[in-house]
Amino acid sequence: MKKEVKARSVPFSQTRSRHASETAEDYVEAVMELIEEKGECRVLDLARYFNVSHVTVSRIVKRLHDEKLLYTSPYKPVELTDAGTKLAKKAKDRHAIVLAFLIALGVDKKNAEIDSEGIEHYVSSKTLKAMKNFLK
Amino acid sequence: MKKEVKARSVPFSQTRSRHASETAEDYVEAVMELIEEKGECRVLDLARYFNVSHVTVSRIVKRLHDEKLLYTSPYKPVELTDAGTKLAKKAKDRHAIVLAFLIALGVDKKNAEIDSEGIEHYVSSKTLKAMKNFLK
DNA sequence: GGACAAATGTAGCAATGGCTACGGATGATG
DNA sequence: CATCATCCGTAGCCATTGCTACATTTGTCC
Repeated sequence: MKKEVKARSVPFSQTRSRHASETAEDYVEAVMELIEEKGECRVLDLARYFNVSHVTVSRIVKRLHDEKLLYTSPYKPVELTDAGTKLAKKAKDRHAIVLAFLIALGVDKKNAEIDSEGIEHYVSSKTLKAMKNFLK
Repeated sequence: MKKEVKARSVPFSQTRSRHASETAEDYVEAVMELIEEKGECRVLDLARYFNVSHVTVSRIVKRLHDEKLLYTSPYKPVELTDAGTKLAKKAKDRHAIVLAFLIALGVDKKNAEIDSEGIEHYVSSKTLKAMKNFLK
């Protein structure tokens, strides 16, 4: 008698595509932050921000351009499309909530910052709501 | 006057290696679960569990074998090494705590299960401790 | 033992995200 | 306007995680 193998609870947890959207969120969020902080966002700014080479950045920027999340033309700063802005705002909000939540939970600021950057991508709207509730 | 670009708070957040250890943890955890549930763990069991092809599984199993996390020989079930068992236990514990925490926070079981599988990989020992504290 | 189904392995392709090395574009400065 | 540093693009490599298609092994059943 064979037991059935229960599938994992995450449906379609295709790691690759999941990671691709994580990257998209991280990048649009970073672009928004960098523009706020220094007026524009260059490829090298992103490279320094993420601690990767400019080559990696420019390939990802190209992909996100194809996905219509940002504007880019050769040797010009990167800007967000409307869709990119929308995604960035959503990601930033979620990030801020997760960070505030962890701090309220008693985690020190440094660890809260590190953990929130990973956790933010896996927080469903239900969990986000529960965190907001806790903060009140 | 140029502003400096502040690096992201996650140090050495090289996405690739981070993802590789996530996979390792997910796999050893799944192997342990499957062995507990049905006595042995075959490649196809893992494929069904993660909703991927058996090819993907067997390649990853090979890598984890190289990393001495599990035993595998052709056409035989997969087993955990001591190191693999240790890692699996750690991952399972963390997973259970995150899941219980989310439920205690008021998240419904289904969403808590989904979210905990993503979140567990980004929870530092400090955050884990804060979650355990909350549960008490 | 032969035949067949199920499980596993192998070959080879694509997408993503790392890298170095090299060359062209831009902009500031003399 | 020439030079030079900085920025950015391209070529081409590797690893990881997906896949399909095909081959091989195993085990069961007649």
